[in-house]
Amino acid sequence: MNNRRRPTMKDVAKHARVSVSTVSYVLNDSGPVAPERRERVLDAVRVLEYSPNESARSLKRRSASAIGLVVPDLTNQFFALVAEGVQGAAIERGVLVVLCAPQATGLPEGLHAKLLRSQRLDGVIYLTGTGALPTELLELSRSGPVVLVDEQILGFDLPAVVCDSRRGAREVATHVLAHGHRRIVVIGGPSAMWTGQQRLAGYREAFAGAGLDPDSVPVLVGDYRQDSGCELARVALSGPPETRPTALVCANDLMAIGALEHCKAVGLRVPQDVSIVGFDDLPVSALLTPRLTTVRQPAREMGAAAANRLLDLLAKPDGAPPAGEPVMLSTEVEIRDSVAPPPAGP
Amino acid sequence: MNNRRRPTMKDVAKHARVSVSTVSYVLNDSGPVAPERRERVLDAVRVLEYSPNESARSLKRRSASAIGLVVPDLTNQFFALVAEGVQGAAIERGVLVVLCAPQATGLPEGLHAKLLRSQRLDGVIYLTGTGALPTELLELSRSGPVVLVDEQILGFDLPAVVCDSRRGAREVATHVLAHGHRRIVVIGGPSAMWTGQQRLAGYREAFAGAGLDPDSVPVLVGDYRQDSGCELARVALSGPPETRPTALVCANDLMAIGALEHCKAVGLRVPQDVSIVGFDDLPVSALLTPRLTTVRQPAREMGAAAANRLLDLLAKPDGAPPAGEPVMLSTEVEIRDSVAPPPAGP
DNA sequence: TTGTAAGCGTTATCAT
DNA sequence: ATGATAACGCTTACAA
Repeated sequence: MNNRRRPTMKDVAKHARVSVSTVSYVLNDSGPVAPERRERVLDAVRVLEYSPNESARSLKRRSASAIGLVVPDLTNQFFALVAEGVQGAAIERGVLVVLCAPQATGLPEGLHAKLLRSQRLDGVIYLTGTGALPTELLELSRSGPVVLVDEQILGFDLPAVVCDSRRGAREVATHVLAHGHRRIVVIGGPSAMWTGQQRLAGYREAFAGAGLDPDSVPVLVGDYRQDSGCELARVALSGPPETRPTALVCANDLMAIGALEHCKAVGLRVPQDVSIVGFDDLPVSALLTPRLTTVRQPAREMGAAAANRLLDLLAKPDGAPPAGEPVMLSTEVEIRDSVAPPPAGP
Repeated sequence: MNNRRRPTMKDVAKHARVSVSTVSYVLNDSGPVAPERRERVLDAVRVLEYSPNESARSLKRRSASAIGLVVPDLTNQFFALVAEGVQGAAIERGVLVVLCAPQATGLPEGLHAKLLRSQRLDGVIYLTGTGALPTELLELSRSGPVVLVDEQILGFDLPAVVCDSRRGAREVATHVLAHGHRRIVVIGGPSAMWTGQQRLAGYREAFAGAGLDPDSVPVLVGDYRQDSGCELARVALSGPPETRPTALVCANDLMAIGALEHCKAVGLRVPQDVSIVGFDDLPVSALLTPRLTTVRQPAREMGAAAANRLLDLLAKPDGAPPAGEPVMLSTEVEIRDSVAPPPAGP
């Protein structure tokens, strides 16, 4: 481990027998430099293993070249994939991604806003997950650019990257209906969340399209977590077999997994006794027994899109950045084994 | 969105009618300040929503207050948990965590070393995952402090946080033996990796303890990925039922999941026909059918310990930082449903 | 084409 | 107890 001071531009300049500005010119090619001296500089850089002090650069340019990524729970593979997408797109543009997992690690409230104001972060990508706090979000966006992923705040048009949840929801519900199910219960997401609303809307479109009165199909509101899926499945399936729903339409995979768990616990076979579908297509969903039919969201792509959206915003002349239309990516139904025709009637 | 310049210390000083040094004194309490003037400063800070420019601070103190976290694959929940642990411990000490997912996002080679040298990062926490590159690691550690997680490089004593893989391996193998299994195949991890070696050593201890010749039990070497578990299970189970192994001991959960997948594909029941155990206790492992018996690693704690180790190193007077004994956390066998006595003989 | 010098926002030394 | 002022390492007019 070297305890000798890291070389500065001055050292490089001295070594190359030029001035510091010349060094700067070649490093950013921001000025004309004679080929021969440029070579000398490059050599010196190599020899000394020089690499510019980014704090000084940041100070000068007034930008940190770093963005924050706020995710509720990395253990959720959807978020993990988004994170990978963000990181990849950001590094491509020379920007670092700072990980913030507030709920998982109990971050001090308002920390992100502070990080923005202190210019440690140029902007933030925000995944709300299970609990959106519009107030904190708004406060955040007062301090700097924020891009939402898979969420939108009514009225305040923050830039966002979403996917076509409604269509995906409609299609997966249609798939269930096509198998002949009519006694269906929806285990929905939080109604305060955009995805919760969108997916529900999609399901209802499908029901209506199949000649069902959307209002006649019960909706149990969950919080997108596995436990709530388990609990709500219990509620939904508590009646006698004749009136019990034959299919559970869950607004995300985690809740579907919880529902699966409940079914296993009480000896209900999936899909023979009850069909279940989810939403997200987590990598684990293909590993379950039965493999879960669900809706694929392009998680990595959404992350990358969000990063690019944010970095574009930052690059802009920076008048009043209008949110603009949200970037919308498309979804796709993954048909697997957790749906079968309803059990034969009595 | 404000496009007005962010306030600097000078602004605060002016507003509070004191000098900048006074402001600095109160902000870091690094000097004596009359109570009344301190109040004025604090007020000004509040009013102007001032927060110090961290780039300038970093420049001055020669430290970025940020560390890098290199993980091969966030989608692997073990890494995700470690990441959460790192982030939590770091933020507790005011340090940011920069996410680097090289394989997932194709980072330029040697980037981390450069980030260290450019002082964007004060140190790095490195998870090797499936492929350790000692050369790159060594090069990295030349540029700055590195702490390894669940890995050690022979000969070069880099600081590390590990867990007692050998004991965990011994215990889970003992559990399998206790059910009466004698025809066992090990699906091991990469022999170049520390965990690969440790876990194998643990298994062999258990075999010897049960009166088996360790050299008589076949070891198939995998790469810790699901695919290799699947493929190696195919190899291991290809013989006739009489000679086929009755238990597969897998060096991690991912490979165990692959093995499970293979068994399902060829109609082998787990655990009735073949028992399987893993290592890691990924959150998904409890969701499988059957629930996987495995060894719990305290992933979050390991992350936190690594962060603290690194930050302690950074705080030190910084002579020649000796790696010291690796921090060692303990493991625990999670007994679940994937192990049963071997099928009755003919 | 090259060099000099003035900041960028903090911290810390040194007078006062 | 307080306030000038000189770094920190870099970029960028502006001069030469």
